[in-house]
Amino acid sequence: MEKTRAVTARTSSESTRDIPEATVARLPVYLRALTTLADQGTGTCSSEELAVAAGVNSAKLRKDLSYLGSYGTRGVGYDVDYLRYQIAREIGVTQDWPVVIVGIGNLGQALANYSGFRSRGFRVVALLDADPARHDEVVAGIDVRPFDDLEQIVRDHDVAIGVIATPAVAAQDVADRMVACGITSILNFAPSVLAVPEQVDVRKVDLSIELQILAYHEQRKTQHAADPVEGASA
Amino acid sequence: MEKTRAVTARTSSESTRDIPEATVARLPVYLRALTTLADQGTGTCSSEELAVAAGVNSAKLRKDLSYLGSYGTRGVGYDVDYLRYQIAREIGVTQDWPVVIVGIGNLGQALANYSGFRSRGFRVVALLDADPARHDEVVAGIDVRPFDDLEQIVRDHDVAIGVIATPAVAAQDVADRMVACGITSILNFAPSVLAVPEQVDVRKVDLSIELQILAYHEQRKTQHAADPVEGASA
DNA sequence: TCCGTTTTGTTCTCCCGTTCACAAACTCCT
DNA sequence: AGGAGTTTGTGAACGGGAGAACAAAACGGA
Repeated sequence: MEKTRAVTARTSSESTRDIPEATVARLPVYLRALTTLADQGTGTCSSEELAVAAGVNSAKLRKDLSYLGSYGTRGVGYDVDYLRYQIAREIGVTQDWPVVIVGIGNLGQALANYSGFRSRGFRVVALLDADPARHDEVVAGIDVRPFDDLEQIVRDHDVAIGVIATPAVAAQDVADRMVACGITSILNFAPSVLAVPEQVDVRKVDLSIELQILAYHEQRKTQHAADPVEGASA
Repeated sequence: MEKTRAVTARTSSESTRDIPEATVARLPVYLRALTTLADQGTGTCSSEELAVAAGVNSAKLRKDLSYLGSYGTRGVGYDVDYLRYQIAREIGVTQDWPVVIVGIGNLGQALANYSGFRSRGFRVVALLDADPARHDEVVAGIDVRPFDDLEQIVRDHDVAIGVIATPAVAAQDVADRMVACGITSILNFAPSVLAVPEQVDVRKVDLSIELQILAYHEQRKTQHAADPVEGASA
C-alpha cells in the first residue's frame, strides 16, 4: 500500500524516490570502485569501465545509476568525482555518522580498528562492554566504557547506528537497550535473530553462514567430479 | 543452458538437485535455529515455530525444506534432530572442512578465534601472513606461518576453502596464489573485487558496505521525519 | 472404523530484479 | 554543417523468488 504513495506527485526536495533495495546494496560498491579510479587519476569513465571495476554487468550499473538521476553524458561517460559525490550524497556518507560498538571481544576490537569505517563517513564514538574487567582498556584509541553508559553516549553524540559484537546470548538484550534509547539502525554480528520494532533497521553479518554457503557449493563440486557423466549409469 | 541439464533423468545418488540460491543461503539459518531448539530440549517443532526462531515466513520455510525432501510429518511437524542432521548433510557440514586464513591483522585474529567455525564443521588448519615479523606469533593456538607455505599446507590438508583477511591491495595476489594451488572456494573480507576463474566460488563480506546501507535508510528516515506530509506544500 | 483437527507439501499468482536491445544525445572529424 | 561513431538512459521481455491458499496426509478420539 504505502509503496505506491505519491509516485505522481513530486515535492521540491526530491531527486531521490523509491530506489530498489538491490540497487542500494550496490551503491557502496560503486562508490568504492569510483574512489579507486579517482586514486588512479581517472577523470572520466564509461559504464563499462566502472562496471568491470565494480564487478557487475554494465547494463545493471546504468540502470542503478539512472535511479539517482542522469549524471552521465552520452557518448562520453561519467565524471568520476562528480558521480562519486552524487552517490555519496545519496547514501548519506557525505555527513559523519556516529557509531557505538557493543562487545569488545576479538571481533569488536577488529571493528574498532577497522580504518574503512572512518574513511567512509563513520566515526566510532564509543566502545561498550558489560565486563568491568575491560573498562580500563583502550582500544583503537578509544576508552572502553560500561554498557550502562549507552543512554548517555547516545544522547550526547546523537547516535543513530549501533553495532552488536557480543556473544549470541547477550545480543537481544543489547538490541532492546539500543532501541530503548533511540537507536534506529543496528548492525548485528552476533549469530542470533533479533526482535525489534518495525521502524528499526537490522542488518546481520554472520561469518559462519558465509562459510557454510561456500561449503555447500564445494560439496556439490566434488560430488559432481566424482559422478560419472549424467545418465551413463543407464 | 547448463541449468536445465538432466531435470528429468535421475541418477541413484541424488536427493539433492537444483536448490535455489536463496534457499541455500537460508539453510544455515535454519540449522542454527534447530540447534537452539535442540539445546532447549525441544524434540519436535512445527514449521511455524521454526520459522519464528529463524526469523522467516513459515510458508517460505516449508518451501525451502521441500527442496531437500519430505522430512516432516503432516499434522505433527519436524523432528528437530532428524531435520538438523538432514540440513547439515545437505550443506555439507557433517564432514570437517579444513580452512586456511591469510592475513593476521585484527580481523584475521578475530576469525581465528571465532568459535563458531569449529563448532560448525570448519577447522582452521593454518594462519598465514606475508609479514616475517609475525611468524613467531601464535594466534588461537595456531602458529602463524609464512604465506609461501600455502602450497604445502593446501596439499597436506587437502584444503578447498580459503579466507582472505588481508588489506585490499594484497587480496588479488593472495587469491591468485590460492587458485593456483587448488583452492576452489574463497571467502573475501578485503574490500576489493576479485577476478577468479569460472569454477572458483567467491563470497564477499564487507563490513563498511553494510554500514553504508544502514546509513542510507537512516538518512531517509530522518529526512522523512523532517518533511511535511506529502503534498502539503501544494 | 470414521470423522474432525492439525500441519505439511505444493500449486498458483504476483512482484522484484536482471538483462537485452534500442532510441536519444553527445563528440569528433571532415 | 553534417555524418559517423560512442555511450547513456530506458522500455520491454524474462526469470526467479515470496507469499497466499489449498489439497494431501497424519494423528486422536469416539
